[in-house]
Amino acid sequence: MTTIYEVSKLAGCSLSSVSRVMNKHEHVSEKTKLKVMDAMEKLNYRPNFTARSLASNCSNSVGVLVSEISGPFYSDLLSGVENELSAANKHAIIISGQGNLQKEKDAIEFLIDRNCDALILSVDSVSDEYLIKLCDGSIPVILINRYIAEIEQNCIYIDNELGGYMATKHLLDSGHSEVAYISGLLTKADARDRLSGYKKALKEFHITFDETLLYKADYTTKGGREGMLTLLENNPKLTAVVCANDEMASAAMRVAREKKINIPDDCSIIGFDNVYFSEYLYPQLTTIENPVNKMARMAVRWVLKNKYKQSKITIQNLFATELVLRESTQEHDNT
Amino acid sequence: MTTIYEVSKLAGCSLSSVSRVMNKHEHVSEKTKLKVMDAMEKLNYRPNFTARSLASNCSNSVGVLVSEISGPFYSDLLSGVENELSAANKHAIIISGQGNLQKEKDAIEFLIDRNCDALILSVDSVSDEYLIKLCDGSIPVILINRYIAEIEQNCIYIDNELGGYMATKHLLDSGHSEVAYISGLLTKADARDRLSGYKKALKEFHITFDETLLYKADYTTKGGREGMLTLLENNPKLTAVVCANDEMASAAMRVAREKKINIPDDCSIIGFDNVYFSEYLYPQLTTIENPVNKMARMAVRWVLKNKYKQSKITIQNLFATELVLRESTQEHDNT
DNA sequence: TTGTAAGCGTTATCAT
DNA sequence: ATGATAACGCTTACAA
Repeated sequence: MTTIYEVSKLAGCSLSSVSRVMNKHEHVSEKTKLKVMDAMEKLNYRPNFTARSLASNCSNSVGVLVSEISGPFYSDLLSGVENELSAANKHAIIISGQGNLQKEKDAIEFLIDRNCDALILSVDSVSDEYLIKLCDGSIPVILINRYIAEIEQNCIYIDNELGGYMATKHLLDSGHSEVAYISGLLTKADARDRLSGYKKALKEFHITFDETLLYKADYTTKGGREGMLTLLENNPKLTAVVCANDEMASAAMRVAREKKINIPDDCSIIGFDNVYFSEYLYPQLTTIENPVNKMARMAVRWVLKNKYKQSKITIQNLFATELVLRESTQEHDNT
Repeated sequence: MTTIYEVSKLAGCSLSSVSRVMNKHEHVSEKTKLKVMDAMEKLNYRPNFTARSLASNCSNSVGVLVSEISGPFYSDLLSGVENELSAANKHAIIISGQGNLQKEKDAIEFLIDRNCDALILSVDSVSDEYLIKLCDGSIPVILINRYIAEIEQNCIYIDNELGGYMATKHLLDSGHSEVAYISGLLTKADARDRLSGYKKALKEFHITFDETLLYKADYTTKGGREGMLTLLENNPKLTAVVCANDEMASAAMRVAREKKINIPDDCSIIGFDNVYFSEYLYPQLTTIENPVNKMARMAVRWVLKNKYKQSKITIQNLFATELVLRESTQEHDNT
């Protein structure tokens, strides 16, 4: 491995000069700059990343923690982060918390120990208090897909309540009077918010919330299947159901099919997230757009602005949800 | 930040002793060990990762390069790598090549510069020669999903030809006599191999290869759609098509539906990869299992064995494909 | 078993 | 503009 020392010898100057041209310092004469660059070229010099981090206390890499790596949602998030980061010549240290509180904490510690310049987190096991304290520390932290009032500026999020509201209202607007709901795990804030959006829409239409039309599932296809099965049992002539995410919606569609219930003719189903495979389904899933990829990119921009001092960047914390109208929902004829 | 120096002062010993207990060296008395651990605890000492890497020339992290991060295939791969690695207390530096030759090369250089202990690559832009040379270097390299004879031991792969053969044979065995094929980009080795498996099966059944039954697509849904459209145009009474991956199969299914062709009654479709959403489709997709997640874990085990000297590990380079029988294929009645 | 001291390859602070 | 030289926080001979 060739070092800065050898470069300096070949270029006939000091270590400092070499370091200066590497770091594009001003106040270095054109002549030495050329000599140094020439020497670097000749020696095929590659700066030692680790040594630089140690000496400068800057790693040019940001730690990214997600609850899990697989699945359409997080993979969309990760690819947004990685792409945007590498476009800025920064790099991602990606790690997953595996949905486990202790692992998430460990992961955060690890990323800090690792001298990450900033942290991008999309987690839900860890508490608000923990995160508030973390944001108070010396390392910049940005949260994706989570809203905590006390650290609003560190959050990139969507209005989940609004999303739940939009989904439900779409069905209500289409003439459905009984709209069922399959929820995510209510320990998760987004699941609670989406549900409360559902309730809000009902209220707006003067419909009283009916407990038997709610199934509390867990965002998985298994949960979605059980949810649809249960709802159908309690309510055989169900005409509309909103699912708190697309996975559950896909499972609900399958159950309907098994029971010879035609979608959307007999029953409308709407999902949430608009993950890429929602288009692959049959019928294509009507759903609520959750712009994870955009949020991920914005998180990177936040880091660029707040840590790497690229000042002209403007940050958008709240992202809009919107209705993606496809084939799985339909007007309901009340006659 | 508290350093090893402060720990040594509080513990009343030298730097080396502290370092020794950190690294679980033998030959350190129980007494000093306790004193040191106690001091670490009291000071809430956290080792500086960067300094350790610099001094020991070992980063405890492995570089992972994939063509892209999103998509079911790579996300399954990444999650396998990350999980297995973190179970071994090693960490992943994940980076994507974005399907671009130069970026892939840059990414590899970056990972090396970054002092990664080993490299796990799943790439296809870069040439065999480049990879052979890379494996000849000082950093251990393991390839997932690629077979290069000269460096067989550095490859974890499936027999794509066998997979293509199995898919085709399944359809042929079911009585279909005309089996169409929608291929991936033939610049990619796996696409070529899968196609040659198709041809092999045809030959075995004494069917001559018919160019009009082959559509050369690119593994995307868009390509799959065009492929199915074209094949159907040339061959309206098509009864069976094998798609070189599940994305294209899902697109082909959609085209069939649009044309009122019932699957599997009128036409059987089989995919390849068995990505998780193939179960969500309707009908559920019959496909060929491609055990990416397992291969990813094996790649990590290879690294553990070859770099971190965990000797008892045994490596499996070739993984089996198998037929996953679901709902999208059916016997064909030739009467 | 323990301590001393020389690295690891940079950056950064001073002089000059 | 340039060059010594001291950090950066740790590992590792080598010596004791």
